[in-house]
Amino acid sequence: MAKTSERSQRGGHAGVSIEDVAAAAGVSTATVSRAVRGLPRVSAATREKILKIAGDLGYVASSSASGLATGRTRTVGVLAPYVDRWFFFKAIEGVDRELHANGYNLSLFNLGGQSGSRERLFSKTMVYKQIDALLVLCMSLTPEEVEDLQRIDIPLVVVGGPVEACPSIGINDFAASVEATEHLLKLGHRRIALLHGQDDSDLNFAVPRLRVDGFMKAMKDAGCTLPPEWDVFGNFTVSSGQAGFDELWSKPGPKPTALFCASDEMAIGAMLQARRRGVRVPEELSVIGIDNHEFSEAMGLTTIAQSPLEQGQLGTRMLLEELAGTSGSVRSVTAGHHLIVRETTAPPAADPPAA
Amino acid sequence: MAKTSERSQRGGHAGVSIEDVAAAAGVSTATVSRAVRGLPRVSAATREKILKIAGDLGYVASSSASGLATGRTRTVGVLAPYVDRWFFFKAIEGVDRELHANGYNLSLFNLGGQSGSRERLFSKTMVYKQIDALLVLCMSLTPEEVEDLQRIDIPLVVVGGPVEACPSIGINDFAASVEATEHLLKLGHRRIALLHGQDDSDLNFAVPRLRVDGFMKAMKDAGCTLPPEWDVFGNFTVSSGQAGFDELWSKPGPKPTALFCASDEMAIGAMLQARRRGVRVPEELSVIGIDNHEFSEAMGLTTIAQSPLEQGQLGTRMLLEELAGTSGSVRSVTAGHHLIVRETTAPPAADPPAA
DNA sequence: CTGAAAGCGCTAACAT
DNA sequence: ATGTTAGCGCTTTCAG
Repeated sequence: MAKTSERSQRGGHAGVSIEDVAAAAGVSTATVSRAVRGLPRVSAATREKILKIAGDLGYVASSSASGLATGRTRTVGVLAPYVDRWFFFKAIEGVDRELHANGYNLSLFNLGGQSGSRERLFSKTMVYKQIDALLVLCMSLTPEEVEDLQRIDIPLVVVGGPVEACPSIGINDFAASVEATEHLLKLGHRRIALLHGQDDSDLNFAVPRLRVDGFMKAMKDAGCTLPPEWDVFGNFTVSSGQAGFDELWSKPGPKPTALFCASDEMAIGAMLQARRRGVRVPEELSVIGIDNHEFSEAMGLTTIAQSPLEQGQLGTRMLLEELAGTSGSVRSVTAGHHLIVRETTAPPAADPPAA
Repeated sequence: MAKTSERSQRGGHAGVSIEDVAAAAGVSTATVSRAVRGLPRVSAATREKILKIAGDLGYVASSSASGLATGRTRTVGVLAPYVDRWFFFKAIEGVDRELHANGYNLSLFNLGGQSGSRERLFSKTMVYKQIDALLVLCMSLTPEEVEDLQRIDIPLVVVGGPVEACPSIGINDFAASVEATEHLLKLGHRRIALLHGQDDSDLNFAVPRLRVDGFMKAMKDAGCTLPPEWDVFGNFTVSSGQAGFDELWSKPGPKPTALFCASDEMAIGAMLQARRRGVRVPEELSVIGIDNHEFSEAMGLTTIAQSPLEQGQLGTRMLLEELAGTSGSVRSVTAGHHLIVRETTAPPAADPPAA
């Protein structure tokens, strides 16, 4: 008590504790605790008085103290391989929105595409005993990592693609690719090139593969084949899309009439480069992507839209429900996607040179 | 002790406390604490033994407990008005990198451009007693907010622009705009339009104004004037850049030969729309932006480059030094910027119609 | 409806 | 070099 008032005197209200409030209100700390947390068993009158005093004093409970007492930090971790890529920052926005709306904090762990940083997650201290739940953004987890996570035993969900043995939220990437490819096919294209997404980092993931599989499936069903020279690789970035286009056009032989890109960012890079090289889109080359990136509308890019923001929100909501006690809330769900036809796809030019 | 072993037995190693380690190693908790934190006054032998046992047991200190004991959370807050805009996610990446490299956590507070959310920051609980320092990303703070922050008395720095009474890091936006404008002027342009950045939200900030001021200054010094109809507004988004171009071109009267945009995102929108409307860039219209957004290189956009990532890193480093005890570490510093000439600026077409 | 008291797990003097 | 002993500020039975 002596100590308390001492501190109050010198420190201004920069450290008011529950005891200060209790003393000022002439009640016990237990009552203050109940009052400020809106728990029952406090008379309306006392609660009001306590709340007023707490407000005047600028009291805020110490998260460390209540965390220690309750065993919960009220923060959920978000593990992201990147933070500067569309899917990721959009998802983060969704997660943040849901979290803060519910009085939770968001602790961000960004791997920044660096292999080495990978260890950070499980380097004990980082994730363990610091968060109540973990949301993983579109990256693969090794079996050991999954096992570690399960041992830690906190709710976990991955957003953006499937991970073995983990509940996840994401679109059906295979179906999305099939639809995109079929759009091209229906337009009359037969000579379709593929700008393959492939992760350059160690954060490999199923999504790139699924997108390619869907493309292949649709092609096969339509009786089309993909010449090896029309199968180029990118790493989901704009510049890799540019490089992909150049690679395609620098090869001798006939050119495709359409290009399927495993992501909008690559599609944008490709069409920008096409434009620069004097290849007209869509007259000479139709281009389609997947994602509906922020810039896609402005670019007039035909694509398959998905909403990482909503996926992030949904994943967070499930985590929160689980934490609220509804076990079984976290489960895998398939998010929606839909084709948006814009200006970069059109029927192939009449009578293209034979393949 | 009875309790401890009970828990160890049933819970697996999902809750090993410092006592468990101490017991297993036959030392006191104080020694374990010193050992795991790498503090001196522990013999090499004991330290080694303790570390091994801690590792085997999967011990990780509870952040709440040590937070309570030390008064520090080892977490720094990042307040961002947006997370889905280039400057912001790049800066966040820089902050994250620096923070995690030093064993600190990053707590993200995103206002998501919503006015209402604004209250979140100072709604007590959120920021107070939860973080050791705060890094604000490019948004204004009201005098009351600044005052609140000072009362809380944690290191604070803003990245991305000046804020009254707060140390901040950012480029000299005025000078950057002058340089961009002078680039246009040197090319021979006299008829230059302005795509003004103006915040649509309540998160007003000095940056948009500084960029306009710089433009005006350079124009004035060159003896050029800006006809009111060539002064259009945008809100820093691509679509507002598109709208801005349309507004410019829909007005009767002569057209400008160049367009100064207060940000790359708007510049990109404008040039995309120009292309769509059949106005050739740079032949008929030179376009310049500011930022050097990720897409700018691919778009061939001439711009003034800056590095939010480095600014975020620097700001974080200062905060960390301050926390490490070097008071005075946090101070305002001007970050660098430089002109990058690409393909969207060229001399005006010969003999343009008189204004 | 309210209070007393026992921790939550760790750190930090202060001994030894 | 290591152990003892108080707390850090809050929550939570359990009494009253």
